[in-house]
Amino acid sequence: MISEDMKLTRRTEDYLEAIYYLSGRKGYTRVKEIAEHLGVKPASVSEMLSKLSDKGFIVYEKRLFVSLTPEGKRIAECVRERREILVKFLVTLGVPRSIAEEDACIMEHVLHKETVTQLKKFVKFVEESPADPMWLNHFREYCRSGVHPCLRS
Amino acid sequence: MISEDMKLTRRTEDYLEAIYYLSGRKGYTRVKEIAEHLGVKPASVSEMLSKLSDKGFIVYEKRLFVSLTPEGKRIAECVRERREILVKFLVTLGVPRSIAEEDACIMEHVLHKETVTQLKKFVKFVEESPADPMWLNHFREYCRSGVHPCLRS
DNA sequence: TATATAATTTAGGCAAGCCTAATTCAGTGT
DNA sequence: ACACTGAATTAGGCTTGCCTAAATTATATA
Repeated sequence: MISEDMKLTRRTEDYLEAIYYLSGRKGYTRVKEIAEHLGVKPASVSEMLSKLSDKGFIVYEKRLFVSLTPEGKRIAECVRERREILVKFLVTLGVPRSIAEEDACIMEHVLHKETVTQLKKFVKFVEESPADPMWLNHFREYCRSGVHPCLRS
Repeated sequence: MISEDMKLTRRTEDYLEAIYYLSGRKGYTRVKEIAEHLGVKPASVSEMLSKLSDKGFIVYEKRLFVSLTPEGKRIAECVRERREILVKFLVTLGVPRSIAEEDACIMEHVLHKETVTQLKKFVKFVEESPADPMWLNHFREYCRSGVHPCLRS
């Protein structure tokens, strides 16, 4: 069933993820919420929803509610997983959480699978390391002092 | 002299960087080269060059050559520096060079200063570390075997 | 010098996404 | 039942960037 031109635009992914996020346990969301979440006008959301519906990513009952189809949900989950990896990663490297979240949101759409895979490995590596690995402490110290601890006199 | 609406689009930065890269020691470049470098048609380049010229980023002698103004060069260098950091960073984490270059090119435009700063610190940290730091070897080993060396029996 | 070729530019279009203004409709309260 | 209100949709436009086809010009070659 997967048609040939399955290259989603960045914006399409944004919308799907927003719908996923906003649906929560209710299982659906509304135009206004999406508009606020993405910082656009409701009119723009309406338009996009028609397209997403045509493509089979959402169930769109005009004027009533919006929810994801299984396919839409699958995509939203992928996008979101990628983002979470990136957030963790950036936070590990000392990027403030709020900025990390924004940048992850940007990165998630555009990086190659290989890159994300690698970052994911790195995150797991850090998570599986013995508590507070030395090098990470060294790195933090380096960020603070500007000097690599191994080179201090 | 810096006007108020100085938010360059991503594409604008791409073009400036391409011109910078292609100018090399010649000091100028041509429409065809830019088109090939960016994977677009010459007609599209012409158009964009007119805009870049209006904004004062390039010296554009129609039908003859293109070069950067000091302002254009300044911007191109910033963009390029950001990208180089990112490439190094991704390569350090084991992303294949060619992919790292593409992704860096994508990331360079969109991430916050804080994030890039932090990645930059990380790259410098690695560079300034004693040769082949342990953790990096461990990480590579982990990528290969899927097991954290510190946890092996 | 005249001409052929290759590079450029122009003109006219298209798609994605966003906006404002005007309209339509669902749901609430009387 | 009915009117009100706020949410949603439609219509009409804009910008960015890209494309093709057609017209132009610079340059290399005869």
